[in-house]
Amino acid sequence: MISQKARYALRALLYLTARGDVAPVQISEIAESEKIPRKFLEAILLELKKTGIVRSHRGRAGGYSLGRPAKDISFADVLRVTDGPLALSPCVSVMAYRKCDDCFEETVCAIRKALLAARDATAQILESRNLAAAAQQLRRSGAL
Amino acid sequence: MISQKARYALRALLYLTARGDVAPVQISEIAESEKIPRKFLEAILLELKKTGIVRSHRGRAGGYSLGRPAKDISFADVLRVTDGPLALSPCVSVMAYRKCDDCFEETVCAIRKALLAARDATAQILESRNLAAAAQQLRRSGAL
DNA sequence: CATAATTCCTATTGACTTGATAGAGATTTA
DNA sequence: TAAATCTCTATCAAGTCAATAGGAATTATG
Repeated sequence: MISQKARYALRALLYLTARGDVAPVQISEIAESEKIPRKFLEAILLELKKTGIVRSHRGRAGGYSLGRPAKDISFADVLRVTDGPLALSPCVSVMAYRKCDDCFEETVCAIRKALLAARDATAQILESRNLAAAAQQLRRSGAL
Repeated sequence: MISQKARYALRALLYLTARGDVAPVQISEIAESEKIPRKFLEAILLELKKTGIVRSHRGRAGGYSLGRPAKDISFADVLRVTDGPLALSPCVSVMAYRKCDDCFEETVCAIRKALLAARDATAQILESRNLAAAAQQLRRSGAL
């Protein structure tokens, strides 16, 4: 399951995407519109900023905007920031590989083989879904 | 990421599969062979039993055996017991559906659409991998 | 029938994670 | 200079995870 943080992050980013790229949007606006606890959202956006997914402008009339075109921000990108690797095991993570603590021989591990296939399938989907496409969908459904 | 519990469960089940179906195998034997904390394994096997994945025989010369043919026990079956639903969100879980707490309209939710596709991809893989095939792989690699 | 070997059950523990909040600091614009 | 905003660090309660403990119930066997 994805975390609450991930949900908030995705909703906030979809909000930014829908708003378009005119001017930075303030945390409070996003928080109120999307019903996200303000201080929590603050922390989330800060993390997203560190990885370049959003950009910030400080001071009066400051706020957040997307760090790159919405079509270049995938669901995988976001989930990796909020929830860590997509993989079901460190030993099959592409972005954050690590040997399993008690693994005797990785190349033969039958569990690993299954988890690797699962990771590839999930990554393939989540990397292909981006904010632009998601916002487009919403627009078509009349939800925006 | 899957839990340690899931790893132990899969390893224990693979051990049972490899041992064949001659007689019930005792917890202590599995624990020692697979280096799994005994008491923890006890609890895990008990859970697996409740769902029929393993069967137990109590008393002297008791122990555990697979609850059905190894080819009919998928990785998905096991992970659902130890780690809960495969889905990344309750609203896309097939085995344990539940509405998201703050969901306004499920049919339009862009997040849901992506998570649903991800679930289907993962489930397709994990339901297709079973203990018999995994044990077979190990045998071919000379690990058994 | 008594005993030893085993699974079954409930409770507890410490470490860590999650979701959320508080408050002061730094920066920018008007 | 003041107001509005992001930035940072610290803290908290509740929950989850991994592991352990101890005894109750069950069964094969001498």
